[in-house]
Amino acid sequence: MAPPSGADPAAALGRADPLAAEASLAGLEAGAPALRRRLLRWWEHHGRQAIPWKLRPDGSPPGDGEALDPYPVWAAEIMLQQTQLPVMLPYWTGWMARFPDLEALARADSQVVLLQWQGLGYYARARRLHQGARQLLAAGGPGPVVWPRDLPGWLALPGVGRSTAGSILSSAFDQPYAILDGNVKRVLARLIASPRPPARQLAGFWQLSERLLDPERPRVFNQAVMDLGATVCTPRQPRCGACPWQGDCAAYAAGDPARFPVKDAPRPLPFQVIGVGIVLDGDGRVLIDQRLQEGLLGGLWEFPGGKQEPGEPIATTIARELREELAIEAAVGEELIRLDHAYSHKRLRFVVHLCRWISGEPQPLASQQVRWVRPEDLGTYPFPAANARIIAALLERLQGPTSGSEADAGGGSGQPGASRSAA
DNA sequence: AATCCGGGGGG
DNA sequence: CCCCCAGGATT
Repeated sequence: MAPPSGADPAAALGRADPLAAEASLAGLEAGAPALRRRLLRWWEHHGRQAIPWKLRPDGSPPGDGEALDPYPVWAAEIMLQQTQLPVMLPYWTGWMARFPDLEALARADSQVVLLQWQGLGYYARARRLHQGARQLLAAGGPGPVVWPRDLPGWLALPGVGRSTAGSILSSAFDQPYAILDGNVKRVLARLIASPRPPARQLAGFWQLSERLLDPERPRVFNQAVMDLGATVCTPRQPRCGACPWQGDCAAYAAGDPARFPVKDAPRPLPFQVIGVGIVLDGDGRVLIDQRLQEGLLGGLWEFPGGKQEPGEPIATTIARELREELAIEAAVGEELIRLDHAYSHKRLRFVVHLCRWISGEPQPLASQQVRWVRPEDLGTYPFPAANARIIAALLERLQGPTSGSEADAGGGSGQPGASRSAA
């Protein structure tokens, strides 16, 4: 169908040819062995510092083929899903301190697990890791845990897909399994100047990653490709002058490597205003609710609220949501704080008002449970990141009102100072 | 194949 | 302000 493009590897992967990856690799000026040699030589000098879960307990690097403890690797790889290493590293450290081994994680309470994950996002990862730990322990019976050593064994665990399984198997056991994360997709897409988004050519990209993998040193090779993608073949301004594959790269030859990987046109993000009520009772306790287990921010706690209807005053929104979701009546008072928050698929503006409880025993009509808590105890509940800023503003308001602004109590709700307190 | 699921870093 | 990310599960 396509016109014969000879040795153009981009055209090769562009076709729906099952051997597209082979053709692409063959089309490269160098074969896989030469590419591996160049990459590993580069990595010897420019690879990133070794990371803790890829070292022996004494901190020295493992030899080729040497096995490592899979538990720290597993936890790290789950945290690394859609999350960059510098971001997750402190979470991993805290995680290992709190749950040092599989048994500790398996017997931990799910709220404690979520609390440890708080702020990292994609909270289903924490729930699945926790569930997987219990699954592994239950399957093993008495005696030490038997860790999976093949792809199906790891894929059987919740939250572990092909790329994560390959990363664990190569990292922990130095077994020859390929990976296909964002770094590898970008490096490969440029290497062959793929004309289509990687998501539309996943099979071809997997084949290419497998063909390229060094079967002799899979652990080092996978790490090297990721380091290349993270430090040289970066999304915006790739440093092609420092790349060991510059002479092999079709995107570089084409003159505009940053154009790859090609992506689909993004859709506009919806914008919503969320009215949030900080409901206080006569004893100074505040009302929170725990979100449903599934869906957005599942299992986390929050302050009650909901979407503002078109044309609806925000105070009406908050009173209505409190009535609909908690079956209570409350007087909506002054604004505490407002903050914008961007998720990957929508933008939200939280407008938070202090409220005074009037009547009605709170009911969990749209949540798992509701609870009156003392403000100083809010830190013991896992909240989404946006709510953590609300808590900070609330505590500041309750504790430190003596900053010479007595007049504020009268209702200076329009003051920008209130919203600045979050920044 | 398309959609959902957080949050932070960086140009 | 926009894009990107060490992806997986669900539909």
